[in-house]
Amino acid sequence: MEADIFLRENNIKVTKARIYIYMLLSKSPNALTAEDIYNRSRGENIDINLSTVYRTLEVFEKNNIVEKFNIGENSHLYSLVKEKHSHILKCSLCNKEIKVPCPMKQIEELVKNQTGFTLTEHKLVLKGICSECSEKIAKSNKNDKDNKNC
Amino acid sequence: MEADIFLRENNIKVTKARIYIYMLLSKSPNALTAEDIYNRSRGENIDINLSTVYRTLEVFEKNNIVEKFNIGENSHLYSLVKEKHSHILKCSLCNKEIKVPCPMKQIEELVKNQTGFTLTEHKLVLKGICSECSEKIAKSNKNDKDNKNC
DNA sequence: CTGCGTGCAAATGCTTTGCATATGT
DNA sequence: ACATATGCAAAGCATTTGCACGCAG
Repeated sequence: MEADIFLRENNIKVTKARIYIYMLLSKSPNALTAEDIYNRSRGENIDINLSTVYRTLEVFEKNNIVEKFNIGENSHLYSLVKEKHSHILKCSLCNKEIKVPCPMKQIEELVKNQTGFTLTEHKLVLKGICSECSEKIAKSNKNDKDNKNC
Repeated sequence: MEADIFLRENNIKVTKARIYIYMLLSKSPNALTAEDIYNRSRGENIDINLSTVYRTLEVFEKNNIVEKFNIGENSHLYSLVKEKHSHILKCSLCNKEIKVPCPMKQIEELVKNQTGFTLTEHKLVLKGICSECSEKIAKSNKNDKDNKNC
């Protein structure tokens, strides 16, 4: 029942919709769709309008309370933000390094949806070619343009 | 210019829309949206209706010629299928193993969109807990239900 | 009491579908 | 000739928005 305190700490006005949605997400082991949240609210005596659900999730997202994943076609899942981390991407050609926010959250949800597996750890090593190097290659490739489907 | 042969080989009726879309995808270094394809077709003298684009992509997808990724909000990208591989998911508890189709394609597109990096290689190690084990845990956790936010 | 949150209904954006016509084999 | 592909316009679905009202601070 400390949802209101949590909201207040985040300078978010406390309303029944926000309390309910925050509580629901914190209790739920899975990420939920907006529709899920809407339906569950109707199940209990708290009727929250679908647009309110979206607006609340948007507020939470902007306050880094909730994160949103795209799953399959046009469905999105929402869950409370867990720890965040990044990965280093190192260009194989020029060795430049850049950071990307870990894309695995997306994968975790995807895999969970497909297989029921709850991913707890991952190790991700990415190698690639940065945009500048790609362009250089593209130019020098204008000569030997017979590497289709290689 | 061998698009028609390719289509015929796949038992797909050859039409200008299909040839055009197949060629466009095979020439494009990036995955494209349906809209992209539509717009480019208008640029040249080949007018292809947007619904035809979608229908064609659907046919290609069903024939494993094209794959579809979800990127960001409600946008999807399409590209020719490249090699496919899987990863092993091993449950940390019961050691059961299952295969998942490599989810990195999705990531590759995402990263490319965000950073311009073209990923060429990845190493992905996943650890997790399978659904059965999750359930067992859930049950035995009913006792010590004070691990919120841990 | 004042502004922000909410419900409602209408609008949006991407995608899909029904139907009549055009095209490939 | 016949089945399938296409264009067009209308429907669908998840999400967003405008507006009037209601509630939190």
